[in-house]
Amino acid sequence: MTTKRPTFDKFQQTALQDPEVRAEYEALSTAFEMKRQMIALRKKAGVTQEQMADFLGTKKSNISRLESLHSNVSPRLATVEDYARALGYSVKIEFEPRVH
Amino acid sequence: MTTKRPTFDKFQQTALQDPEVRAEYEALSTAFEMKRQMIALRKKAGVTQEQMADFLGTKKSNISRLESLHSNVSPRLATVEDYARALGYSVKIEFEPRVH
DNA sequence: ATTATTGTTATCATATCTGATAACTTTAAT
DNA sequence: ATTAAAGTTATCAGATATGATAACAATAAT
Repeated sequence: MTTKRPTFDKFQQTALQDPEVRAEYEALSTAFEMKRQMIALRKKAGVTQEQMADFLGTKKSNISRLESLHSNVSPRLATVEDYARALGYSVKIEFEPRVH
Repeated sequence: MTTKRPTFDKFQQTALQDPEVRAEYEALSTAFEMKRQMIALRKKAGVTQEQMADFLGTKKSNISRLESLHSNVSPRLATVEDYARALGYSVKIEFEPRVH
């Protein structure tokens, strides 16, 4: 015990009781996770955003936006697929039961 | 052997040599598979397109379009997530190496 | 067979994504 | 410290998805 203020974990847990907050959180988390993977795959392949852009026929700024974790942009499925294919991957979408 | 014409499998295999055809095919197949799952989950839950639409604050025609296998519309990730959440699922996106 | 339910398709308006450009920041190399 | 390379952010135009409405088609219920 080092403080009487609520811990972040506690706060988070409480906030997640709110359905709206929770939905937002989940949506962000899947997008976050996806983007993390995308970035990881690109770096693993030793490819820069600009090389990626060239390959996909676009500009590096657009790749940056697509990968941006803070962006509120929800990309089209086709965009994610194009990105993945450029790196030699295909996309699989799975639906898993939510832990209410 | 019942025919001398190329079989569909053969034709398909040949056509898939073409990178453009292949890319299109793969994009369609992941979208197809995703939509198939979505429809299956909705029906499993005993929910109609109209009920789904009501829940998501939209119209049944839009749900039909979203589920349509023939549609060339590539939905936003957020749209798929909203749909999944309405049925109690979350979306997971995976990248798997392509068997070139 | 008729009717009600469910799903489909087309169209238009609106919302949002994507492409391009430019200026900027961060990081890496020398 | 300077420079180059890589990544970021803002903006605007163009492309595409989504919402709403209406008319229709297919299926299920009676």
